[in-house]
Amino acid sequence: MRPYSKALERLRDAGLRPTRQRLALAKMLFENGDRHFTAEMLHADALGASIRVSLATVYNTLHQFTSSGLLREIYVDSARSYFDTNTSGHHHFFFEGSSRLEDIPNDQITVAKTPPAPEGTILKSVDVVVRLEAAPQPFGH
Amino acid sequence: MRPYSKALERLRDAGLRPTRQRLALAKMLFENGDRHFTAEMLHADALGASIRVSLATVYNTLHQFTSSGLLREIYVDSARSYFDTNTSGHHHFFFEGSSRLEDIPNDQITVAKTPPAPEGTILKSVDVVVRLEAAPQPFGH
DNA sequence: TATAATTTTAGATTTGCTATAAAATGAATT
DNA sequence: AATTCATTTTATAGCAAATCTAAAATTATA
Repeated sequence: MRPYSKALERLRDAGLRPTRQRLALAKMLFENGDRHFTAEMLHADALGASIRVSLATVYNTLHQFTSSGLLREIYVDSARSYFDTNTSGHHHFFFEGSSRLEDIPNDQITVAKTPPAPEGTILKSVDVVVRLEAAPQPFGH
Repeated sequence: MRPYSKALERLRDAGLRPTRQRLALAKMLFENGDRHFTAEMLHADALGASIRVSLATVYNTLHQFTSSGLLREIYVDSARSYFDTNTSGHHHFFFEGSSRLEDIPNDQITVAKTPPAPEGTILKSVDVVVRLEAAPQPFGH
């Protein structure tokens, strides 16, 4: 990562043409630590950073990144797709009130036994979601 | 469960008026073993069984049943809500090809350590989804 | 630079679901 | 059984996330 950025490398490795839009999105996603986000969030962030890209392209790119293994999709809300830049095996808290996702530190959860994939299938992932809601507020004084 | 059906009892216990539609849906759901289904599936099944009920009522009823604890929602697809008549703590296989859900037998999975709910939240559920895809077919002869 | 393949895009379309408000039903009272 | 009133159902309109389309722009290659 000197003349060629990390983002560019990732695109090349994934066999994706480094177009202006893909490069800009890859930089936003992979050069700033782990992120959980939706397509609309990423699109808004891109526009905010003066990256002119259409929503359709954001969707296309997210799907391409996901099937290339650069992103991972997380299923916590039946009305919206969430993505995660951290593709290694880990799990999530989901705060229902704010619809926010957060990684669960690896030492705080253990899936001790994983079931074998049924006949004719292969195991794709084992995803744990710990759903949280706001604790009831104590009465004020 | 003699003069009063199991379905009727459930509605009464949940504080829901036993209307014609709710009773019919409750019977379909709770008198035939565990089921995983979407709103559209249940609606189609109802019509198929000559139960005249609108899709809006199916949605209303599913939400009422879910918040009364008669049903549980499962998050496996970011475009569709799935429900489960089994509300006890258990986990799921999700067959991506066919979008089908199946219970994981309790002795085949163990979540050994559960993370504590972060400050200000309470734990609502710990859901494990094992995602499966079709195994690659061996070449024919 | 010319050519061809790929990508981006605006806008239309689809889909799952929710909102609305009028009609129907159910429960309580007489 | 008829009256009243709250609840429920319904058809239809509306909404938002995501996808489709096909024309224009970009990128790779010759």
